[in-house]
Amino acid sequence: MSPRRAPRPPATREEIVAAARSMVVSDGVDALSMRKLAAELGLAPTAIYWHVGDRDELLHAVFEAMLAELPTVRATGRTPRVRVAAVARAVRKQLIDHESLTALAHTLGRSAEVAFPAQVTLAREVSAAGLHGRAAERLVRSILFTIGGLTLLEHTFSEEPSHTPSLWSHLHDPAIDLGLLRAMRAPADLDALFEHTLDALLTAAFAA
Amino acid sequence: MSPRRAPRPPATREEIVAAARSMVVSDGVDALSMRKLAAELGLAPTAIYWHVGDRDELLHAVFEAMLAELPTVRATGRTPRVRVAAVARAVRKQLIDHESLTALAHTLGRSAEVAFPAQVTLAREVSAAGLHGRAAERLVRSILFTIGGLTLLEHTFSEEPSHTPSLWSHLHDPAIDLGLLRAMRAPADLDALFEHTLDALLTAAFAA
DNA sequence: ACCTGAACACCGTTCAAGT
DNA sequence: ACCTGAACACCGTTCAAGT
Repeated sequence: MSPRRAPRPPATREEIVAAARSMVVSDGVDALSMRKLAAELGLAPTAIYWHVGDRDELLHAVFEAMLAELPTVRATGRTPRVRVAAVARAVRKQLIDHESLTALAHTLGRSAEVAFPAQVTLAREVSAAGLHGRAAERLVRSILFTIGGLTLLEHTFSEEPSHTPSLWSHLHDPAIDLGLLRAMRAPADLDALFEHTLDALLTAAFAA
Repeated sequence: MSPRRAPRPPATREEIVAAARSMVVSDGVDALSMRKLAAELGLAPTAIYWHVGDRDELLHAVFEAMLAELPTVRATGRTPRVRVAAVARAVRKQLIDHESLTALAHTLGRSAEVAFPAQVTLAREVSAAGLHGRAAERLVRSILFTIGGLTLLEHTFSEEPSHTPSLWSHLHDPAIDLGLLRAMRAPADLDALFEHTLDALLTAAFAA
Protein backbone atom coordinates (compact mmCIF):
# COMPACT_ATOMS: atom_id res chain seq x y z
CA MET A 1 0.00 0.00 0.00
CA SER A 2 2.88 2.27 0.64
CA PRO A 3 3.64 4.29 -2.48
CA ARG A 4 7.24 4.49 -1.44
CA ARG A 5 9.61 2.25 -3.42
CA ALA A 6 11.13 -0.45 -1.31
CA PRO A 7 14.64 0.71 -0.53
CA ARG A 8 17.21 -1.00 -2.75
CA PRO A 9 18.71 -4.05 -1.00
CA PRO A 10 22.24 -3.51 0.28
CA ALA A 11 24.83 -3.79 -2.42
CA THR A 12 27.13 -6.80 -2.29
CA ARG A 13 30.78 -6.99 -3.16
CA GLU A 14 30.00 -9.48 -5.96
CA GLU A 15 27.47 -7.12 -7.47
CA ILE A 16 30.00 -4.29 -7.50
CA VAL A 17 32.75 -6.43 -9.00
CA ALA A 18 30.35 -7.70 -11.67
CA ALA A 19 29.32 -4.16 -12.61
CA ALA A 20 32.95 -3.06 -12.71
CA ARG A 21 33.79 -6.05 -14.85
CA SER A 22 31.17 -5.27 -17.44
CA MET A 23 32.44 -1.70 -17.62
CA VAL A 24 36.00 -2.95 -18.13
CA VAL A 25 34.93 -5.47 -20.76
CA SER A 26 32.88 -3.04 -22.79
CA ASP A 27 34.95 0.14 -22.53
CA GLY A 28 38.41 -0.80 -21.30
CA VAL A 29 40.27 -0.40 -18.03
CA ASP A 30 40.69 3.35 -18.30
CA ALA A 31 36.97 3.84 -18.66
CA LEU A 32 36.27 2.39 -15.22
CA SER A 33 35.58 5.30 -12.92
CA MET A 34 34.47 4.88 -9.34
CA ARG A 35 31.92 7.64 -9.77
CA LYS A 36 30.37 6.20 -12.94
CA LEU A 37 30.31 2.77 -11.36
CA ALA A 38 28.50 4.13 -8.31
CA ALA A 39 26.00 5.93 -10.51
CA GLU A 40 25.36 2.70 -12.41
CA LEU A 41 24.58 0.97 -9.11
CA GLY A 42 22.51 3.82 -7.70
CA LEU A 43 25.00 4.48 -4.92
CA ALA A 44 26.97 7.44 -3.73
CA PRO A 45 30.54 7.26 -5.08
CA THR A 46 31.87 6.78 -1.58
CA ALA A 47 29.75 3.74 -0.85
CA ILE A 48 31.93 1.60 -3.09
CA TYR A 49 34.81 2.04 -0.71
CA TRP A 50 32.99 0.29 2.03
CA HIS A 51 32.80 -2.92 -0.05
CA VAL A 52 36.08 -2.94 -1.96
CA GLY A 53 39.23 -1.19 -0.90
CA ASP A 54 39.97 1.23 -3.67
CA ARG A 55 40.07 1.32 -7.47
CA ASP A 56 43.18 -0.79 -7.60
CA GLU A 57 41.79 -3.53 -5.38
CA LEU A 58 38.60 -3.47 -7.40
CA LEU A 59 40.55 -4.07 -10.60
CA HIS A 60 42.38 -6.98 -9.01
CA ALA A 61 39.03 -8.46 -7.98
CA VAL A 62 37.75 -8.11 -11.54
CA PHE A 63 40.94 -9.77 -12.80
CA GLU A 64 40.54 -12.69 -10.46
CA ALA A 65 36.92 -13.19 -11.45
CA MET A 66 37.94 -13.32 -15.10
CA LEU A 67 40.91 -15.57 -14.50
CA ALA A 68 38.80 -18.08 -12.60
CA GLU A 69 36.56 -18.53 -15.63
CA LEU A 70 39.37 -19.07 -18.10
CA PRO A 71 39.01 -22.56 -19.58
CA THR A 72 42.10 -24.77 -19.57
CA VAL A 73 43.83 -25.48 -22.84
CA ARG A 74 44.13 -29.05 -24.03
CA ALA A 75 46.45 -30.69 -26.49
CA THR A 76 45.15 -32.54 -29.53
CA GLY A 77 46.84 -34.55 -32.25
CA ARG A 78 49.00 -37.67 -32.50
CA THR A 79 52.62 -36.77 -32.97
CA PRO A 80 54.45 -34.77 -30.26
CA ARG A 81 55.25 -31.91 -32.59
CA VAL A 82 51.64 -31.60 -33.73
CA ARG A 83 50.45 -31.62 -30.13
CA VAL A 84 52.86 -28.89 -29.08
CA ALA A 85 51.77 -26.78 -32.05
CA ALA A 86 48.11 -27.38 -31.16
CA VAL A 87 48.64 -26.14 -27.62
CA ALA A 88 50.44 -23.05 -28.92
CA ARG A 89 47.61 -22.25 -31.30
CA ALA A 90 44.99 -22.81 -28.62
CA VAL A 91 46.79 -20.48 -26.23
CA ARG A 92 47.05 -17.80 -28.87
CA LYS A 93 43.36 -18.13 -29.67
CA GLN A 94 42.51 -17.85 -26.00
CA LEU A 95 44.52 -14.67 -25.56
CA ILE A 96 42.81 -13.12 -28.55
CA ASP A 97 39.36 -14.20 -27.38
CA HIS A 98 39.90 -12.87 -23.86
CA GLU A 99 41.33 -9.55 -24.84
CA SER A 100 40.04 -7.68 -21.78
CA LEU A 101 41.66 -10.20 -19.48
CA THR A 102 45.07 -9.84 -21.10
CA ALA A 103 44.78 -6.06 -21.16
CA LEU A 104 43.81 -6.01 -17.49
CA ALA A 105 46.58 -8.45 -16.58
CA HIS A 106 49.01 -6.21 -18.40
CA THR A 107 48.03 -3.08 -16.49
CA LEU A 108 47.99 -4.92 -13.17
CA GLY A 109 51.33 -6.62 -13.79
CA ARG A 110 49.82 -10.07 -13.51
CA SER A 111 50.40 -11.43 -17.02
CA ALA A 112 52.46 -14.24 -15.57
CA GLU A 113 49.42 -15.67 -13.82
CA VAL A 114 47.44 -15.71 -17.04
CA ALA A 115 50.26 -17.42 -18.86
CA PHE A 116 51.04 -19.99 -16.19
CA PRO A 117 48.46 -22.73 -16.88
CA ALA A 118 49.26 -22.60 -20.58
CA GLN A 119 52.93 -22.80 -19.77
CA VAL A 120 52.37 -25.92 -17.70
CA THR A 121 50.37 -27.62 -20.46
CA LEU A 122 53.09 -26.76 -22.92
CA ALA A 123 55.75 -28.06 -20.55
CA ARG A 124 53.94 -31.40 -20.33
CA GLU A 125 53.72 -31.79 -24.07
CA VAL A 126 57.32 -30.79 -24.57
CA SER A 127 58.36 -33.33 -21.98
CA ALA A 128 56.24 -36.00 -23.63
CA ALA A 129 57.97 -35.12 -26.89
CA GLY A 130 61.22 -36.22 -25.31
CA LEU A 131 62.88 -32.86 -24.76
CA HIS A 132 64.79 -32.21 -21.57
CA GLY A 133 66.35 -29.43 -19.50
CA ARG A 134 67.56 -26.25 -21.20
CA ALA A 135 66.45 -27.32 -24.66
CA ALA A 136 62.93 -27.95 -23.38
CA GLU A 137 62.97 -24.67 -21.50
CA ARG A 138 64.03 -22.78 -24.60
CA LEU A 139 61.19 -24.21 -26.63
CA VAL A 140 58.53 -23.58 -23.97
CA ARG A 141 59.69 -20.04 -23.33
CA SER A 142 60.27 -19.00 -26.91
CA ILE A 143 56.85 -20.28 -27.92
CA LEU A 144 55.18 -18.46 -25.07
CA PHE A 145 57.03 -15.25 -25.68
CA THR A 146 56.18 -15.43 -29.36
CA ILE A 147 52.52 -15.86 -28.53
CA GLY A 148 52.53 -13.12 -25.90
CA GLY A 149 54.55 -10.67 -27.94
CA LEU A 150 52.58 -11.18 -31.10
CA THR A 151 49.28 -10.83 -29.31
CA LEU A 152 50.41 -7.66 -27.58
CA LEU A 153 51.52 -6.28 -30.93
CA GLU A 154 48.31 -7.37 -32.58
CA HIS A 155 46.39 -5.36 -30.06
CA THR A 156 48.72 -2.41 -30.63
CA PHE A 157 48.41 -2.50 -34.38
CA SER A 158 44.67 -2.91 -34.45
CA GLU A 159 44.52 0.54 -32.83
CA GLU A 160 46.84 2.07 -35.41
CA PRO A 161 45.52 3.60 -38.60
CA SER A 162 47.46 1.15 -40.79
CA HIS A 163 50.35 3.52 -41.14
CA THR A 164 53.21 1.35 -42.36
CA PRO A 165 51.63 0.38 -45.68
CA SER A 166 51.48 4.07 -46.61
CA LEU A 167 55.08 4.57 -45.52
CA TRP A 168 56.11 1.66 -47.72
CA SER A 169 54.14 2.82 -50.72
CA HIS A 170 56.11 6.05 -50.81
CA LEU A 171 59.40 4.21 -50.77
CA HIS A 172 61.36 3.38 -53.90
CA ASP A 173 64.64 1.68 -53.12
CA PRO A 174 66.67 -0.21 -55.75
CA ALA A 175 68.44 -2.07 -52.94
CA ILE A 176 65.18 -3.76 -51.97
CA ASP A 177 63.78 -6.67 -53.95
CA LEU A 178 60.69 -5.58 -55.87
CA GLY A 179 58.59 -8.50 -54.73
CA LEU A 180 59.52 -7.77 -51.12
CA LEU A 181 58.67 -4.11 -51.57
CA ARG A 182 55.27 -4.97 -52.96
CA ALA A 183 54.60 -7.44 -50.16
CA MET A 184 55.50 -4.89 -47.49
CA ARG A 185 52.90 -2.50 -48.87
CA ALA A 186 50.11 -4.82 -47.82
CA PRO A 187 49.18 -5.17 -44.14
CA ALA A 188 50.83 -8.01 -42.21
CA ASP A 189 49.03 -11.32 -41.77
CA LEU A 190 49.71 -11.99 -38.10
CA ASP A 191 48.26 -15.47 -38.11
CA ALA A 192 50.61 -16.48 -40.91
CA LEU A 193 53.55 -14.87 -39.09
CA PHE A 194 52.68 -16.78 -35.96
CA GLU A 195 52.51 -20.08 -37.84
CA HIS A 196 55.81 -19.37 -39.53
CA THR A 197 57.65 -18.47 -36.32
CA LEU A 198 56.15 -21.41 -34.48
CA ASP A 199 57.24 -23.72 -37.25
CA ALA A 200 60.78 -22.34 -37.19
CA LEU A 201 60.98 -22.88 -33.43
CA LEU A 202 59.64 -26.43 -33.63
CA THR A 203 61.99 -27.35 -36.42
CA ALA A 204 64.93 -25.96 -34.45
CA ALA A 205 63.89 -27.97 -31.39
CA PHE A 206 63.14 -31.26 -33.09
CA ALA A 207 66.00 -31.30 -35.56
CA ALA A 208 68.76 -31.71 -32.98
CA MET B 1 68.24 49.91 -10.67
CA SER B 2 64.76 48.57 -10.65
CA PRO B 3 64.42 45.93 -7.91
CA ARG B 4 61.71 44.24 -9.89
CA ARG B 5 62.75 40.97 -11.59
CA ALA B 6 62.74 41.25 -15.32
CA PRO B 7 59.55 39.55 -16.49
CA ARG B 8 60.25 36.06 -17.81
CA PRO B 9 60.64 36.10 -21.60
CA PRO B 10 57.67 34.68 -23.49
CA ALA B 11 57.61 30.92 -23.50
CA THR B 12 58.29 29.20 -26.80
CA ARG B 13 56.72 26.08 -28.17
CA GLU B 14 60.13 24.38 -28.20
CA GLU B 15 60.65 25.20 -24.54
CA ILE B 16 57.31 23.70 -23.64
CA VAL B 17 57.86 20.56 -25.69
CA ALA B 18 61.32 20.12 -24.15
CA ALA B 19 59.94 20.44 -20.62
CA ALA B 20 57.16 17.99 -21.43
CA ARG B 21 59.67 15.61 -22.89
CA SER B 22 61.83 15.56 -19.81
CA MET B 23 58.75 14.86 -17.69
CA VAL B 24 57.80 11.97 -19.98
CA VAL B 25 61.32 10.57 -19.99
CA SER B 26 61.78 10.67 -16.24
CA ASP B 27 58.30 9.73 -15.02
CA GLY B 28 56.40 8.19 -17.90
CA VAL B 29 53.57 9.36 -20.14
CA ASP B 30 50.89 9.18 -17.49
CA ALA B 31 52.87 11.50 -15.23
CA LEU B 32 52.66 14.34 -17.71
CA SER B 33 50.03 16.73 -16.45
CA MET B 34 49.32 20.08 -18.08
CA ARG B 35 49.10 21.72 -14.67
CA LYS B 36 52.41 20.35 -13.40
CA LEU B 37 54.08 21.25 -16.67
CA ALA B 38 52.78 24.81 -16.41
CA ALA B 39 54.00 25.09 -12.84
CA GLU B 40 57.43 23.86 -13.91
CA LEU B 41 57.57 26.63 -16.51
CA GLY B 42 56.15 29.30 -14.22
CA LEU B 43 53.01 29.69 -16.28
CA ALA B 44 49.32 29.47 -15.65
CA PRO B 45 48.01 26.05 -16.72
CA THR B 46 45.99 27.64 -19.46
CA ALA B 47 48.96 29.37 -21.09
CA ILE B 48 50.17 26.06 -22.50
CA TYR B 49 47.13 25.87 -24.71
CA TRP B 50 48.14 28.98 -26.56
CA HIS B 51 51.38 27.30 -27.73
CA VAL B 52 50.37 23.70 -28.30
CA GLY B 53 46.88 22.45 -29.01
CA ASP B 54 46.06 20.16 -26.14
CA ARG B 55 47.68 17.33 -24.20
CA ASP B 56 47.41 14.94 -27.08
CA GLU B 57 49.05 17.29 -29.57
CA LEU B 58 51.77 18.00 -27.04
CA LEU B 59 52.51 14.29 -26.73
CA HIS B 60 52.72 13.97 -30.50
CA ALA B 61 55.17 16.87 -30.57
CA VAL B 62 57.30 15.17 -27.91
CA PHE B 63 57.18 11.95 -29.91
CA GLU B 64 58.32 13.70 -33.07
CA ALA B 65 61.20 15.39 -31.28
CA MET B 66 62.36 12.02 -29.97
CA LEU B 67 61.91 10.25 -33.28
CA ALA B 68 63.97 12.88 -35.11
CA GLU B 69 66.93 12.17 -32.86
CA LEU B 70 66.82 8.40 -33.28
CA PRO B 71 70.08 7.29 -34.91
CA THR B 72 69.80 5.03 -37.97
CA VAL B 73 70.77 1.41 -37.58
CA ARG B 74 73.59 0.06 -39.74
CA ALA B 75 74.52 -3.46 -40.73
CA THR B 76 77.92 -4.93 -39.92
CA GLY B 77 79.57 -8.23 -40.79
CA ARG B 78 80.56 -10.12 -43.91
CA THR B 79 78.08 -12.86 -44.67
CA PRO B 80 74.44 -11.98 -45.43
CA ARG B 81 73.13 -13.99 -42.52
CA VAL B 82 75.51 -12.33 -40.06
CA ARG B 83 74.54 -8.91 -41.38
CA VAL B 84 70.81 -9.55 -41.02
CA ALA B 85 71.38 -10.80 -37.47
CA ALA B 86 73.47 -7.72 -36.69
CA VAL B 87 70.69 -5.40 -37.81
CA ALA B 88 68.16 -7.32 -35.75
CA ARG B 89 70.33 -7.07 -32.65
CA ALA B 90 70.97 -3.37 -33.22
CA VAL B 91 67.27 -2.67 -33.56
CA ARG B 92 66.50 -4.55 -30.39
CA LYS B 93 69.21 -2.65 -28.53
CA GLN B 94 67.81 0.61 -29.81
CA LEU B 95 64.30 -0.18 -28.63
CA ILE B 96 65.60 -1.05 -25.20
CA ASP B 97 67.77 2.06 -25.00
CA HIS B 98 64.94 4.36 -26.06
CA GLU B 99 62.30 2.93 -23.82
CA SER B 100 60.36 6.20 -23.42
CA LEU B 101 60.11 6.55 -27.17
CA THR B 102 58.65 3.09 -27.65
CA ALA B 103 56.27 3.56 -24.73
CA LEU B 104 55.11 6.89 -26.13
CA ALA B 105 54.78 5.46 -29.64
CA HIS B 106 52.69 2.67 -28.20
CA THR B 107 50.23 4.98 -26.43
CA LEU B 108 49.99 7.29 -29.44
CA GLY B 109 49.53 4.42 -31.89
CA ARG B 110 52.63 5.37 -33.87
CA SER B 111 54.83 2.31 -33.34
CA ALA B 112 54.90 1.73 -37.06
CA GLU B 113 56.80 4.96 -37.60
CA VAL B 114 59.43 3.96 -35.09
CA ALA B 115 59.83 0.57 -36.70
CA PHE B 116 59.90 1.79 -40.29
CA PRO B 117 63.56 2.81 -40.76
CA ALA B 118 64.70 -0.40 -39.13
CA GLN B 119 62.37 -2.35 -41.37
CA VAL B 120 63.87 -0.71 -44.45
CA THR B 121 67.43 -1.48 -43.37
CA LEU B 122 66.42 -5.07 -42.73
CA ALA B 123 64.70 -5.26 -46.10
CA ARG B 124 67.91 -4.13 -47.82
CA GLU B 125 70.01 -6.74 -46.08
CA VAL B 126 67.49 -9.47 -46.75
CA SER B 127 67.44 -8.49 -50.42
CA ALA B 128 71.23 -8.47 -50.54
CA ALA B 129 71.14 -11.94 -49.03
CA GLY B 130 69.30 -13.10 -52.14
CA LEU B 131 65.81 -13.56 -50.73
CA HIS B 132 62.81 -12.49 -52.78
CA GLY B 133 59.10 -11.81 -52.51
CA ARG B 134 57.03 -13.60 -49.87
CA ALA B 135 59.96 -15.47 -48.36
CA ALA B 136 61.83 -12.20 -47.86
CA GLU B 137 58.70 -10.57 -46.45
CA ARG B 138 58.23 -13.42 -43.99
CA LEU B 139 61.75 -13.06 -42.68
CA VAL B 140 61.63 -9.26 -42.35
CA ARG B 141 58.27 -9.30 -40.66
CA SER B 142 58.86 -12.21 -38.33
CA ILE B 143 62.14 -10.72 -37.16
CA LEU B 144 60.58 -7.35 -36.52
CA PHE B 145 57.60 -8.80 -34.74
CA THR B 146 59.86 -10.92 -32.60
CA ILE B 147 61.88 -7.87 -31.64
CA GLY B 148 58.82 -5.72 -31.01
CA GLY B 149 56.92 -8.38 -29.11
CA LEU B 150 59.83 -9.41 -26.96
CA THR B 151 60.66 -5.82 -26.11
CA LEU B 152 57.08 -5.07 -25.21
CA LEU B 153 57.03 -8.13 -22.99
CA GLU B 154 60.39 -7.23 -21.48
CA HIS B 155 58.93 -3.92 -20.41
CA THR B 156 55.86 -5.68 -19.06
CA PHE B 157 57.81 -8.22 -17.07
CA SER B 158 60.26 -5.74 -15.62
CA GLU B 159 57.25 -4.17 -13.87
CA GLU B 160 56.07 -7.48 -12.51
CA PRO B 161 57.24 -8.77 -9.16
CA SER B 162 58.78 -11.90 -10.70
CA HIS B 163 55.70 -13.90 -10.13
CA THR B 164 56.10 -16.91 -12.36
CA PRO B 165 59.18 -18.37 -10.65
CA SER B 166 57.21 -18.67 -7.43
CA LEU B 167 54.31 -20.27 -9.29
CA TRP B 168 56.70 -22.83 -10.75
CA SER B 169 58.42 -23.56 -7.48
CA HIS B 170 55.12 -24.72 -5.98
CA LEU B 171 54.46 -27.06 -8.87
CA HIS B 172 55.31 -30.75 -8.77
CA ASP B 173 54.27 -32.57 -11.88
CA PRO B 174 55.60 -36.00 -12.87
CA ALA B 175 54.58 -35.32 -16.46
CA ILE B 176 57.13 -32.54 -16.69
CA ASP B 177 60.83 -33.25 -17.17
CA LEU B 178 62.74 -32.47 -13.99
CA GLY B 179 65.41 -30.45 -15.74
CA LEU B 180 62.72 -28.39 -17.46
CA LEU B 181 60.93 -27.85 -14.18
CA ARG B 182 64.09 -26.60 -12.54
CA ALA B 183 64.87 -24.31 -15.46
CA MET B 184 61.41 -22.78 -15.36
CA ARG B 185 61.90 -21.82 -11.74
CA ALA B 186 64.59 -19.32 -12.68
CA PRO B 187 63.68 -16.04 -14.38
CA ALA B 188 63.80 -16.02 -18.18
CA ASP B 189 66.87 -14.74 -20.00
CA LEU B 190 65.24 -12.60 -22.66
CA ASP B 191 68.46 -11.90 -24.53
CA ALA B 192 69.07 -15.60 -24.92
CA LEU B 193 65.47 -16.16 -26.02
CA PHE B 194 65.83 -13.46 -28.60
CA GLU B 195 69.03 -14.98 -29.98
CA HIS B 196 67.42 -18.39 -30.10
CA THR B 197 64.30 -17.24 -31.93
CA LEU B 198 66.32 -15.11 -34.32
CA ASP B 199 68.53 -18.06 -35.08
CA ALA B 200 65.56 -20.31 -35.74
CA LEU B 201 64.06 -17.76 -38.14
CA LEU B 202 67.34 -17.27 -39.99
CA THR B 203 67.89 -20.99 -40.33
CA ALA B 204 64.38 -21.44 -41.67
CA ALA B 205 64.94 -18.66 -44.20
CA PHE B 206 68.39 -19.66 -45.40
CA ALA B 207 67.90 -23.42 -45.50
CA ALA B 208 65.46 -23.43 -48.41
C1' DA C 1 26.13 -3.03 8.69
C1' DC C 2 25.66 0.05 5.11
C1' DC C 3 25.32 4.46 3.17
C1' DT C 4 25.41 9.77 2.34
C1' DG C 5 27.46 14.43 2.02
C1' DA C 6 30.93 17.44 2.57
C1' DA C 7 35.46 18.06 1.69
C1' DC C 8 40.21 17.73 -0.31
C1' DA C 9 43.45 17.38 -3.79
C1' DC C 10 43.86 16.49 -8.12
C1' DC C 11 42.77 16.44 -13.56
C1' DG C 12 41.99 18.75 -18.88
C1' DT C 13 39.98 22.45 -21.25
C1' DT C 14 37.46 26.87 -22.83
C1' DC C 15 37.05 31.52 -22.96
C1' DA C 16 36.68 36.23 -21.81
C1' DA C 17 39.60 39.58 -20.20
C1' DG C 18 43.95 41.77 -19.50
C1' DT C 19 48.78 43.71 -21.14
C1' DA D 1 51.32 38.14 -29.27
C1' DC D 2 51.11 36.14 -24.99
C1' DC D 3 49.19 35.34 -20.61
C1' DT D 4 45.91 35.16 -16.37
C1' DG D 5 41.67 33.92 -13.74
C1' DA D 6 37.39 32.22 -13.43
C1' DA D 7 34.75 28.57 -14.59
C1' DC D 8 33.16 23.83 -15.98
C1' DA D 9 33.15 19.09 -15.93
C1' DC D 10 35.47 15.55 -14.57
C1' DC D 11 38.65 12.33 -11.32
C1' DG D 12 39.97 9.17 -6.55
C1' DT D 13 39.66 9.13 -1.73
C1' DT D 14 38.83 10.09 3.45
C1' DC D 15 35.94 10.68 7.08
C1' DA D 16 32.43 12.17 10.13
C1' DA D 17 27.74 11.64 10.43
C1' DG D 18 23.46 9.42 9.68
C1' DT D 19 20.11 5.08 9.77
